[in-house]
Amino acid sequence: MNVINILRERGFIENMTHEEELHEYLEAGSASCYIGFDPTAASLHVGSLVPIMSLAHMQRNGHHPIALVGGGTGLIGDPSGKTEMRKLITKEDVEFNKVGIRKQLANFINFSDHSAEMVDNADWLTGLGYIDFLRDIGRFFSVNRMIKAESYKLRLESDEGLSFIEFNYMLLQAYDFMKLAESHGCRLQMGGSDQWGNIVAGVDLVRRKLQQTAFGITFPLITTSTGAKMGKTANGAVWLDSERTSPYDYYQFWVNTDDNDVARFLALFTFLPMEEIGEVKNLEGADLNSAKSILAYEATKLCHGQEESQKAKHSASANFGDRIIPDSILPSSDISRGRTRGAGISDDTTPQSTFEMAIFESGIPAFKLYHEVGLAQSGSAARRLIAQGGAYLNGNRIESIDYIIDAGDIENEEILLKAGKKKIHKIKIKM
RNA sequence: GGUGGGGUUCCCGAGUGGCUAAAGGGAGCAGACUGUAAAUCUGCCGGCGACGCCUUCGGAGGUUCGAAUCCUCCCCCCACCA
Repeated sequence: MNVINILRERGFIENMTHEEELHEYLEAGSASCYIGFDPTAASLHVGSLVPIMSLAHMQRNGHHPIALVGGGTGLIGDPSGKTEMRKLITKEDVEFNKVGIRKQLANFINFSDHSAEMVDNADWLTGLGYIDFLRDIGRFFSVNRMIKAESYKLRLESDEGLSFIEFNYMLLQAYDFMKLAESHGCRLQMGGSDQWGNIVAGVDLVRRKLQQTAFGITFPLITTSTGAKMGKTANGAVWLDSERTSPYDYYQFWVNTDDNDVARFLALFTFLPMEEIGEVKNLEGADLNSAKSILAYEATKLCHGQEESQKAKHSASANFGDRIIPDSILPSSDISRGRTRGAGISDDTTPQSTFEMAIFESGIPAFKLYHEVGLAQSGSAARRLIAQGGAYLNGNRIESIDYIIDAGDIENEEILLKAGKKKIHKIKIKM
């Protein structure tokens, strides 16, 4: 099956240029395609997962993905679809961030054997001469058309306005595409739906400058069924870097997927076969939760590896109840379906910390401990939590704001703290 | 450069001398109901070992018993004009 059909079937495609010819381009053998990633942070987050997965699909289907890190364009800041101007970041930041991004992409895409590669547009952008660029590239762009572009609309209409540096972003991205078409024979660019304007600008430039047909695909903006942008939680973005979002939390993020999103997310964020995913739509209740476990397991496996994913699953079972996952649900997944009772202590990745025994010999107010382990943002928040009945000590609700936790609360050299039903922290006692 | 309008707690947005830790909405948190879901209802939603105290309304000063609210200077934003 043509990759396009696979991507379409899985919900990756929002829009594309010249569909017929694009099919031909991808059927003629190994084709190159590229996606740009902004080095504005040292880590990607789940919002970038759709582009990443699409590249992975490309590679799995014999094509050659190119991940372009915007070391040059990152210095400008893409205004597309944004209501506010980005903070400009320094060259040093960009360099630092590039390293982190490369590492994460390598979890999803195999960069060995030249079957995929990563490029940095700083290599060709930072040395550009202004006058030359205007003469060679600028003349192909009509300001009349640019200001009509949807991607600039928000900013053109807003109070904030659009600075000249940002207005140029489109030209630079188009130039990237042209460069890659020239040097790598890459004639397909993909990106989020907010990239449509930039992509089309590149397609046009390639045609005018190189007299070649180039193609573009955009992905839909993934929102949850409640309408929120996917991947945003109370604590901010869900990162792909295990230092920022632990595999445990990453797993928890996925397992908490809305009922209505499970099948859609399985298609987008796992490689499980579509025939099996189709069945998920008919599940409900406990079975649907099993499907969520599988979604979480598979997504965590892709990002953090099988071992970490298994640990996260075991920890979830320990904290939220063990469950047998029927063989009939998504049978292609290699998730362990039986009870995980025997899971060793080393498998436990529940957020935890170690405290000296001495602290509990003298006793510590519960609200203080909650704050200290990070289950509450402040002492006040911790008091509120307790007052509202959301604090649990070893499974029992703490009834008094003044409760003092002492040695008597230690069970098996541990103290289990919960904030609400979902946030858990385990305290190990150092004897 | 001129004229006018603004900068309020995570966001939007009221408030124009004491009743204001500051309306309302959103986001978020907790409880109930559940399936670690959604929806709904209820409560909370600056900090502090806390019936009291401390810090907050662009920044710095000042008037006043008392200021987010009045005055002065400065910074930033927007609209129209040039």
